[in-house]
Amino acid sequence: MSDVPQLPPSLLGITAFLLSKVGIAGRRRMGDRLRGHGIGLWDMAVLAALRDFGPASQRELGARLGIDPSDLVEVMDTLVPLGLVERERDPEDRRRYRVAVSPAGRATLEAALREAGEVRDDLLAALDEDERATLHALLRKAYAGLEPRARA
Amino acid sequence: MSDVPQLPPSLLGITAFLLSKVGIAGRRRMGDRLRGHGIGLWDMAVLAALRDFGPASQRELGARLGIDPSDLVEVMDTLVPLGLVERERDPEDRRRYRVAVSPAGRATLEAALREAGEVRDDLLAALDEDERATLHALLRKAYAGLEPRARA
DNA sequence: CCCAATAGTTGGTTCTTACCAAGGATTTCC
DNA sequence: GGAAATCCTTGGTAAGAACCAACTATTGGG
Repeated sequence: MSDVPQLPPSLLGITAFLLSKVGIAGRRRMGDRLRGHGIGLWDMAVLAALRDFGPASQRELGARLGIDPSDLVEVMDTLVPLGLVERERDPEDRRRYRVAVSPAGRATLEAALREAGEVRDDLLAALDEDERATLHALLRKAYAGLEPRARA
Repeated sequence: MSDVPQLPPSLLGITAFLLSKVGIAGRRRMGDRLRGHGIGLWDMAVLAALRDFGPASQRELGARLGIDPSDLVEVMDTLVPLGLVERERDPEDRRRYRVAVSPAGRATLEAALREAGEVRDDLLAALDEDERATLHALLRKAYAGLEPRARA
């Protein structure tokens, strides 16, 4: 029957354990869905950053999202050929690129955000609307308090 | 100043994103603390399973916790030399081991659970007692609804 | 003009997690 | 008693993320 894990109550009493478990499940599902759009999680993050904050250099993107500049290269190698971003040399400083979301990129981001909504509904199937909202608010609050020293 | 990431609002609106971020931070902190006790996350899980459910074979442990039997080997290679578990051949079936927590193992588990409490306090520093309890209850509910198909 | 700093790229390492295949020892089934 | 199954172990593989050093090109300061 149950080749489903029967986890020890001791562990289920640990908030960090539950957070990690549910978080990993969510991340995995999100990654699976984005794969259907030909992009990854980082690609989505970059599209979101460009839409929310406007065009930026790769350096700015990296600093903003906490990605190493060298790792951003492969993100661009995904987004540019797909036409999801437009990348051109900054005329004022030809060392940098000026990266901007394209209309296609916006559409893909919209689709990705819809996927995220479905992942949430799936992940939190056991919770009703109010509970989901409460959970989100609490996570947001906790994360906000965490961020300043997040990388310690 | 801020080399701290300034994340796009679009992403902060995604519950799965927050779950993943906070979950990873918690997992990382927990791992760091356990390292001080000479064990890892899986080792703690095994100690918890043995204490909560009693002695078991490695196969049972693996099925229970969702670890591949081959990966359990190195867990035992950690726990046995530290004297945290007692492992002896099952007299009734000498293929299997009979693994049990030792008194030292119980003590280490207690310490690990205390660390988990401190990690929670750290991770959820922005939340008050009630909010932490609510968050935990919601996560537990969500995870319970998730588990049946968790590995799909 | 030369030197230092910056933007991006290349190529590599390390770590973690999760698998899978095969083999030795032991038991169970027929 | 022999074949098949079970338990553990060994020794891989593969994917993912994070990180770092060194290189090219471009820019700006002195």
